Amino acid sequence: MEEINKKILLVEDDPNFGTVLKDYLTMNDYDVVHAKNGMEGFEKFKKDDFDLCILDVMMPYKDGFTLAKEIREKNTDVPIIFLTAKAMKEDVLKGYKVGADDYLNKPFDSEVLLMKIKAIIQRKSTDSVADSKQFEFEIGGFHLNSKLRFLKYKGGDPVKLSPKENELLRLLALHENDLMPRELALTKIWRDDNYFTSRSMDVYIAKLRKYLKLDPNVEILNIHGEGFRLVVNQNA
Amino acid sequence: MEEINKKILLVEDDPNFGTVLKDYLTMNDYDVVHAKNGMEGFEKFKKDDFDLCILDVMMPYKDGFTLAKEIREKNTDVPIIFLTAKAMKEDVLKGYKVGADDYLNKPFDSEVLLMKIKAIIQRKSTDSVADSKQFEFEIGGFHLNSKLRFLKYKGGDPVKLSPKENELLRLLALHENDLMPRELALTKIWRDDNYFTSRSMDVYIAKLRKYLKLDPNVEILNIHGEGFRLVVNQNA
DNA sequence: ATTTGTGTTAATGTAAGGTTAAAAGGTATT
DNA sequence: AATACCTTTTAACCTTACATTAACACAAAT
Repeated sequence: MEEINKKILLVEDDPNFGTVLKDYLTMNDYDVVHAKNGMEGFEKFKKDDFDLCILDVMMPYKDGFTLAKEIREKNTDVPIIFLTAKAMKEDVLKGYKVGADDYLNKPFDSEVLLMKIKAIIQRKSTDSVADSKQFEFEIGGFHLNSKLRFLKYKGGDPVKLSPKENELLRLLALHENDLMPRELALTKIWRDDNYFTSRSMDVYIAKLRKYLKLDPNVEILNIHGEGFRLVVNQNA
Repeated sequence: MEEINKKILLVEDDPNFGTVLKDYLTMNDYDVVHAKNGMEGFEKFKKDDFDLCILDVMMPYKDGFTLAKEIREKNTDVPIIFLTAKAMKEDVLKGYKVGADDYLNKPFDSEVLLMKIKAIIQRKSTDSVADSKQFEFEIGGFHLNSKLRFLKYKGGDPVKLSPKENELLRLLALHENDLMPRELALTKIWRDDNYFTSRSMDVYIAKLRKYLKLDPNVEILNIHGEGFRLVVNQNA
């Protein structure tokens, strides 16, 4: 089971320092996107969802505060940490006004930064994100709860699904009665497309078929060389 | 509509500094309770509900960290700010481990403190809306009082819960019938997520299961790699 | 007919979770 | 300061859950 790392946007113009910091954070299991200036930072921010932004204050063209304001317009919740060389009071105040979550003066201790990151992300993680993802499906007589990973047939006992079984069935359900290309599942679930992952997928198809046998109107068909089709027979 | 001021617990042993700070905060529309040492601080904390605690680290008899730990046992959510003269790295790290929300080195600028207070209180009031104040639960035939830390089954004798047992069961109850992610409990209750805290959590799950055995309709299920589910069987 | 793709079952290795006991830490009591 | 008590962590050991790989059979395509 793969864990999803927290995503950090790091905007820092000093290439040396930026790279070192990025590597350090990456080593500590964060997914870091590094932008070299404010402009680039905002572009990257719009393109992805981040759990935290770390902004250098002094940057050419667009300073950290301005960037923070733009970010705040798009998203009122992302935590923001400012990095700065000067410890000027006005700057600190300005930072908090923009909605900073923390403030660090360079040079700072990297372990301290790490603790702050942890503390801040932890604080935020309360909400547990009501993802707009689709987690529940009716498949013939079955009910699939993809969040809790179980499959229930009519009034029967729910069967637990393994992560891979669950993801695969979910993908099939999303394409109900339609083609679910092999390649889609391989890239989405296995994140790799080769002989072995492909064979592995076949094994999971077999497992799913076993579960779905309970309802004679539900079946997984193969389309040779293309993929699979989750078919639900509508009639009697 | 009358506005209610935010309540701050200030624990600071230096009488001059403490008084000045208290007055300054009061001028800025906070209700401040000033305790002169850790002992007194804890007493006052128990007697009231605070929106924020500001603790001096170096105090006779009971230092700020120790006090913070005690406060955390009673309440996992109150924001805590540490004040300290020394900027020693270990201290800062220790502070974050106890669940500090911020850290200020003396001498600090009072306006900066004010901004931090604002930022922190605002943060708290936005995220922990629903789950912060809920302390009593009906779980099948059980009644959990999370404030007084006991669990009662029907007419039986209440069982005392330890702080960790209590917090864990409360988290599960808040997510009744739904997934309570492992990670959530580890970061919220243990404030750390590693092999040992994870093992420790399993031990507590076992303890809770033992308590809950009294009601056959209540159980804690595991979702491999995801977390736990407190399930209450509704039917007969 | 031969290659390539699919179906299925079983074997293996690893990771996660369950259980219990002992150790460590802390508090209050004597 | 010695104790007894309670809570939490650490440790050891065991079981279960998963994913991959292997093996072999069969089907479809050319």
